[in-house]
Amino acid sequence: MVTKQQLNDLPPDADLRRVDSLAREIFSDVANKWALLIIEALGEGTLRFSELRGEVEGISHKMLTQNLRMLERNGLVDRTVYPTVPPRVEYTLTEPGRALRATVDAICEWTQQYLGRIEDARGRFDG
Amino acid sequence: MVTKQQLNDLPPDADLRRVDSLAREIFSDVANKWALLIIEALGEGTLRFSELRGEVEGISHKMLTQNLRMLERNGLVDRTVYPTVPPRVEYTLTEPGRALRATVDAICEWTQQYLGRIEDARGRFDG
DNA sequence: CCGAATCCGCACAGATACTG
DNA sequence: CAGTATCTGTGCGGATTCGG
Repeated sequence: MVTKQQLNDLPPDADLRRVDSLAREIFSDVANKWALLIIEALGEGTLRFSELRGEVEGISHKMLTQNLRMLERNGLVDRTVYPTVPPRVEYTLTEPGRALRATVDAICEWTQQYLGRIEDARGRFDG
Repeated sequence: MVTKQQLNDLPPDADLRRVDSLAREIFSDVANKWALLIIEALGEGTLRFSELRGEVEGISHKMLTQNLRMLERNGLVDRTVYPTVPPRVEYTLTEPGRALRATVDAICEWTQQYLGRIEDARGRFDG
């Protein structure tokens, strides 16, 4: 998780721990169901809050706003407000966000690919 | 989450919904912090329960067993018990598990790559 | 339409103790 | 050492309300 270059740049102990704990924090933010589903839903496009709510099946108003704030804070989504009435807010992935989306895609493909095997494994385990 | 090819293979309505809900279920199982960290920790090797607990920083006894059961149920980890005394239990990734690990690796690399930009974004957002 | 704030139940997660 | 069980509290997550 740490490159040689960084090892040269950093006074070893304290800062290395800082980087790792920051990485863990980001990982914890990102490795949760709703965040990943939102990122997947945004895809290449731009969606309004209400559209997003329709795309991410089962998400509540609150969870959507919370996760959108979190993603915005980490610079994974851009939030643009059109000060019309009624207001209009659009969300779109930033470049870091799109990069992460590629990995989410991989997880989705993995799910599809192993769907059958997993179902079988469950059957064996449960029975 | 469903490819065009699969759309051709499947009788349309009911079964498609079944597949999707199953996929969502699997996604929810897998897209959580502890599960992904356990998979990452197992890597290519074989670890005992206690070793695993040391590797996955901050996980509790209970969360580790719960997630291991879940991963075993889905066929992502193999669990082998050596009936010695004291007992010895070893965990290792199955092929589906290793395939998933590749995507977890991708997330970790993503984290490292964008660490700085994310930290900056946070600074801007918070300040 | 979007989002902040509040209330509240329930499930998750930690701590502890006990069995094989 | 590994796993289960029970208890407890905290915090997640849903429903609702109000404000911009």
